[in-house]
Amino acid sequence: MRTEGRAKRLPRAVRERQIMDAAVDVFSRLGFHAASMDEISEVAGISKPMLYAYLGSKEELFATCIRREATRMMEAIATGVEPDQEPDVQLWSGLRAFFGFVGENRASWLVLHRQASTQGGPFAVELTDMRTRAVSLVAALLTQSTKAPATKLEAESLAAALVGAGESLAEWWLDHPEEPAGVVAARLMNLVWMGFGDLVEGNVWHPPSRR
Amino acid sequence: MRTEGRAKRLPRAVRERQIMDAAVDVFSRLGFHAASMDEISEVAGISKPMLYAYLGSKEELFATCIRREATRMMEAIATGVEPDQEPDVQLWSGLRAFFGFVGENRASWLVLHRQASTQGGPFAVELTDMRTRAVSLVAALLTQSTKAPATKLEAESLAAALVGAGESLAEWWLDHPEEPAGVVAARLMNLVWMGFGDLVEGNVWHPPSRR
DNA sequence: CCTGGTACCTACTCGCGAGTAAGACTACTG
DNA sequence: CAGTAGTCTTACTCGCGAGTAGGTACCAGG
Repeated sequence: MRTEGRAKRLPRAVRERQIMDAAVDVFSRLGFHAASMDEISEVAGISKPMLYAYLGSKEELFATCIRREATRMMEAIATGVEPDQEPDVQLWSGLRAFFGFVGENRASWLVLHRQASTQGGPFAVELTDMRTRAVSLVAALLTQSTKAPATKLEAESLAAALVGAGESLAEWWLDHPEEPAGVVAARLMNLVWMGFGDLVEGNVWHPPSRR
Repeated sequence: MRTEGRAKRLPRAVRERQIMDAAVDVFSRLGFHAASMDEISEVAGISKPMLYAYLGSKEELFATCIRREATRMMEAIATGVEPDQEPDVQLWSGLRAFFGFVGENRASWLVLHRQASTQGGPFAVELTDMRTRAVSLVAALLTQSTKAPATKLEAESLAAALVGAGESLAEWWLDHPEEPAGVVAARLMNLVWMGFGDLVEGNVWHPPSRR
């Protein structure tokens, strides 16, 4: 891009969106350090000083990307989950929403998961924040549905494991895109709800329509 | 370090180990890009040209670190697992070995998990390799123990999810070091073997000594 | 048609870090 | 006490990329 001379004059808000999109794309491909402001400006179709005028430094830009994508994702999940249902159904709808989002927003997911988690800068804040929200959401679901009262640490660590399993399975999915999102989600649902112990016996979990 | 003038004369093999240790330390703290050869040489107590003389370029050094740490970890797990036992016991011993290793080798773990997975260079090879070995180990355990024959993709994705859950729980553990390794391992064992469905009912998995 | 304001540019500075040239110190070997 | 092989150093080069100075085109409203 950026081969022609001057770019069309556009209102600031529109340019900012374009820049953010370009930044997410480049960051997802190269990671924070390897991505250069020059390349981002090129992909965005404008010159470097515009980046600095609108979005500030490289760090600010990256943090803004993370914030935007994290918000989009959490909203997608929040919209998808059905809060008045049984715990297993809640979990199921949450998983479906999560894998749905990842499937349609690979770049967002890569920025959030791979890139942001590595850098120790001001980004960790944004990222940890979102992850914490996700984990405590699951932890709450767990605590609320369990009969034997579990300690806070226990619920939290299990939630962390579940979230991690989801992240990792999403990662695996990127290498096997032929599988539909629903199938992947269902597999994770079976793993965490039934456990291997049941699965090796042939007992599987079914969505509510089959009950 | 490196405040005094000349370093003591040492045989190459010893220096190489020192350098590798320093490199793992620095890489684990800063990540590949942010780590500088200057800092590594300083921590190692030696000057920069020695690095290049012994370990080659920065990329080679990093790849060598990954190879070494990955091997150490896989060996630790292989040593810990008990191959002639029931599937659940095998899994249990593997988990214990894994968390044991991570607990005693935080830096190794950070390099392997956080840093290596992000860089797309020649490292991905080493890393993916180890991860693949781990995943297919678990997948084999699964396939071998299941009665209803599962597809290869199914077993592999479940294994990926389990490995991911382990990785993520290890990450969580770094922020909650007060918990002993065994407890964390047992929690993951319960999650993946029993599933939430059983756990919320109060059914837990016990190690074989209790049976 | 001027006057300001906003979008946009070319063309720099400047520091940091990878990698190297060229040689100095030590120790063993005959 | 040479000679030589291996260890170790200081002091560079050089490119890349973050960030900026100092403009130019374009569009209002007067």
